[in-house]
Amino acid sequence: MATGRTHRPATRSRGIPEATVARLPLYLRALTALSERSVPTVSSEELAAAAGVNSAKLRKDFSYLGSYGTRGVGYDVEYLVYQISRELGLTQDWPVVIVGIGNLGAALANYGGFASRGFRVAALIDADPAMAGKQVAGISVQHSDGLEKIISDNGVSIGVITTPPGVAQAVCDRLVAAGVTSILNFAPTVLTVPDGVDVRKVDLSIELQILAFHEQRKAGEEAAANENAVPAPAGRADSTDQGPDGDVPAVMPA
Amino acid sequence: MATGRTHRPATRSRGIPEATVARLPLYLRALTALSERSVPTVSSEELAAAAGVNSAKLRKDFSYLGSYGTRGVGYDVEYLVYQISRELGLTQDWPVVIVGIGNLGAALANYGGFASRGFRVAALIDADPAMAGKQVAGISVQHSDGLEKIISDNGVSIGVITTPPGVAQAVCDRLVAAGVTSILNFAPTVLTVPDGVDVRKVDLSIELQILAFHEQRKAGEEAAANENAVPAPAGRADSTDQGPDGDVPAVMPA
DNA sequence: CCATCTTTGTGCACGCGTTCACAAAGACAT
DNA sequence: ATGTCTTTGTGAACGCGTGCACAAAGATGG
Repeated sequence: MATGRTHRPATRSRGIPEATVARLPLYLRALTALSERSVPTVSSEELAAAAGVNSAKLRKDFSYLGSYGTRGVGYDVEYLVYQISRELGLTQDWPVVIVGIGNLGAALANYGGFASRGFRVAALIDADPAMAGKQVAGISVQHSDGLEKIISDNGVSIGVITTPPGVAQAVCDRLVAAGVTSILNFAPTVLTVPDGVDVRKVDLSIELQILAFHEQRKAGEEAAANENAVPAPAGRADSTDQGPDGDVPAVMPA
Repeated sequence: MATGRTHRPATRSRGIPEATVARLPLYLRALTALSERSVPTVSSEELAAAAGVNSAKLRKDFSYLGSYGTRGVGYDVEYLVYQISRELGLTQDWPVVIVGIGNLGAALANYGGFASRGFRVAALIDADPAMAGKQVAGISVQHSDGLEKIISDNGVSIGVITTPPGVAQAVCDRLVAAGVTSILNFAPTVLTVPDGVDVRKVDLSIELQILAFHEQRKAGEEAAANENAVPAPAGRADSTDQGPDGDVPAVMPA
């Protein structure tokens, strides 16, 4: 998973646990695949396997939405697709703006998964005047001067930030001031927002670092079988030999 | 946050809770910024604010690593940077391969956050013969025929998958067979891997769907103040009016 | 109509993660 | 040396999420 958890204090939104909400898109994807293969019904066991979760967990998750299954049979695929879509708010159209059209911004603009799921890229915005007018994913990039107008004209409530970290907070502030209340942040920065605004964070390098931790542990276990030496790192390395380099959060593509 | 949690059964790896491991990169980033500003020490309160977490949580997290603070003073920034880096395994160099050089793959290849944190892009791999030899982020793209040799020659243990979902599992299988034991998956697919292999998943569209859920709830609360009608959706919509379209998991950029 | 079989929906217990609140530890001044 | 003040490190309580295991519900067949 990515990372963000700059989220509401785990307030159980309308009775549906946050953990369940996070899994609904997973179920929806699996159900959609079944729907295309014209499978009429599916048991919790089968669907759980397809979504990569435990069947008991899946049933409990669905129980928060209501009693949509039939005992002895399973769940009606089409019906469940509709119910989950409705619950997630995907039956309506969500206009989205992407701010910062670098490599990552362009990748997102081209990402088919958005358009097909109720999200519509309303505008691509970049601060570089040279980018203005350029076509990306069939959409003309607009200069950030017009950000506020774009937001209000299109009724945008969801913004995606793919700018360098240095300007992310400033962009965020402008988005929020213009009326955006949900932000998906790809910049490696902690965003501060007023109450009522949701921020989710996707941090590419954090994911790798977590993998590295486990990878190191795997390697360490084999080595640990040999030596039985001091597990404690000994007092204060006073190191001048830390990481490879100074290592700024690193400028993002855009 | 992103999504993946296809993870070990919450086994507490060497005493450090999984939740803590996931926050260490956050602390590391904040500490690195302080280090650059030559700040010598920092209190748990200050650092917690910079990382966007609770100070009690931060102290407890650090307590799993050892007693690295000084009461009445705080934490030595440089020392803590070193300790966390070491704990995460970032003091060594991790060669990484990226498979699937589309928009997203290219974005990742260009992403500075990798190289600066102990990760080195050892190779870019794509199945399209037309891509072979092309330069992306200063690295020559190689054809996927040579995948196994590239992995073993470079001692790669971490692989990043940015392919279309249809081939993700096949790529994953080849990576694992070649010796990769950690995978970061951007393809919207559930990957099946043998024991001992870690998979983390970043799903861009899932993050947006979660935001949409909360966005809808916010909008719904205002509306709910007015009407007091049936909250239940009434029996079985039998809808032919589900989502915008058939909606496959959507082919990824690459 | 009854018996059997399948699969859901959920009560319950357990464990992880978070937060509070405070004692212990050290810095610093006198 | 002693006292005060700051900040860490952690014991304990609480709440959320997970998984087990089973009763209830419905399908299906005789």
